[in-house]
Amino acid sequence: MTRAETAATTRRALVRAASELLDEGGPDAVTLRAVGARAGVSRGAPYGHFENKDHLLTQLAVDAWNSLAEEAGRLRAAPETPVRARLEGGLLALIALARRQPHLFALMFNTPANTPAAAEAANRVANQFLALVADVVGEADAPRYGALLMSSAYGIAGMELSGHLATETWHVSVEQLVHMLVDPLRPR
Amino acid sequence: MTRAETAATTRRALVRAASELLDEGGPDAVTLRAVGARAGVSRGAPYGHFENKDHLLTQLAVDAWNSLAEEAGRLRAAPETPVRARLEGGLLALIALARRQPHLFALMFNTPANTPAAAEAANRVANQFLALVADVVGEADAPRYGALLMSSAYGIAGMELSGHLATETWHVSVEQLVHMLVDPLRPR
DNA sequence: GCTTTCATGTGACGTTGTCATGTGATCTAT
DNA sequence: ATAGATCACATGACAACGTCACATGAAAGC
Repeated sequence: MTRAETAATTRRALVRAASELLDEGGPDAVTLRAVGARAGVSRGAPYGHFENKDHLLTQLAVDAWNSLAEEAGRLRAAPETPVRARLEGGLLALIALARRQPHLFALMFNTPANTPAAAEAANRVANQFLALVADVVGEADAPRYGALLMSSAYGIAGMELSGHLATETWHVSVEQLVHMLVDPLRPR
Repeated sequence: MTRAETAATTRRALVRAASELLDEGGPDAVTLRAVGARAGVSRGAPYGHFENKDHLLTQLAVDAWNSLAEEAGRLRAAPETPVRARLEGGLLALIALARRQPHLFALMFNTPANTPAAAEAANRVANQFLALVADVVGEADAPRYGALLMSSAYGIAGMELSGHLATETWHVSVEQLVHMLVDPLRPR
């Protein structure tokens, strides 16, 4: 392997190790020493690839934003599905991500995008959702409703993750809540 | 001062110090050493009053939940205000809290209620919101709409805090989003 | 007045992120 | 091809952190 190849390989191994540790044990489990060990390098190796620990975590968020944008794009290119169902599918994809990788989800949403690449990746998702919404309510109202729907879906997912939806006060399913958001939407 | 009095005083000082440090410098600034120093005691003193650092932070969340519940209760007891405006005021109170004390807000919502007292305090808020919503849509639909509204308001606040609402994709104000949530509600 | 209790202070330990420095392999230029 | 530069990585060190065991001194109870 050439020098650039080995470097790229280690970098990928570091990101993968950090992602696995985050999923398995939450943020506290992602120590640079553990990441290095799982990636087969030492504890100081990440500093050759990332400015610091935060930037390594940011890379996880960037990757997640990008695959979420891809997923939303696939949904939009499903012409046989009604527009409202496609939009609902996009919101449910967000919630599925929160359930599958809760710590990664928190990293994406509860943290400011502290890097240009992160902001760009998050924007890609926003634009895909904007397009999904525009297919339902039209271009003019899409920004307002898009912001409302994405914020609400994020809020529903977050409330479920933190357990605040599971109290006796509200006995509703997350799917029901998402449906309540999308159902009343009509082109005007 | 009797022994119980001094103990209660230091406990209050610890909570106050932790709250101030959280507001001023975020979670990283809340170290037990800094809390102790600001409260006028040593770094080990908190362990006489709280099991853990986490339990000290939980106390901050409990207090915040309780004052939020009080605020919502005051809103509900304002008979001259229309029901929908009262509900909107409740949601805006949540958002105002997020703007005033963002780190405390994150502590309340992005963390599971890891103590019975915390769960109870959060439930008090939920029930107050439930009542505000019931005054608008009726008792039958209140749980569904209450869960939706509180999740959405939390989501809007969180998206604003993390900067994800300030992109070029959606140019909307938070107040506009809250209004879009409350405006279409009607008793059925 | 003597003993118990208890809030608090202090020393210590393991862990963490981070940096300075060392090292050995790869690249480049003659 | 070989000598020097470059670069990925390892290692030692340091300050800060949460946490606990233990010391201490004052209030409580008899």
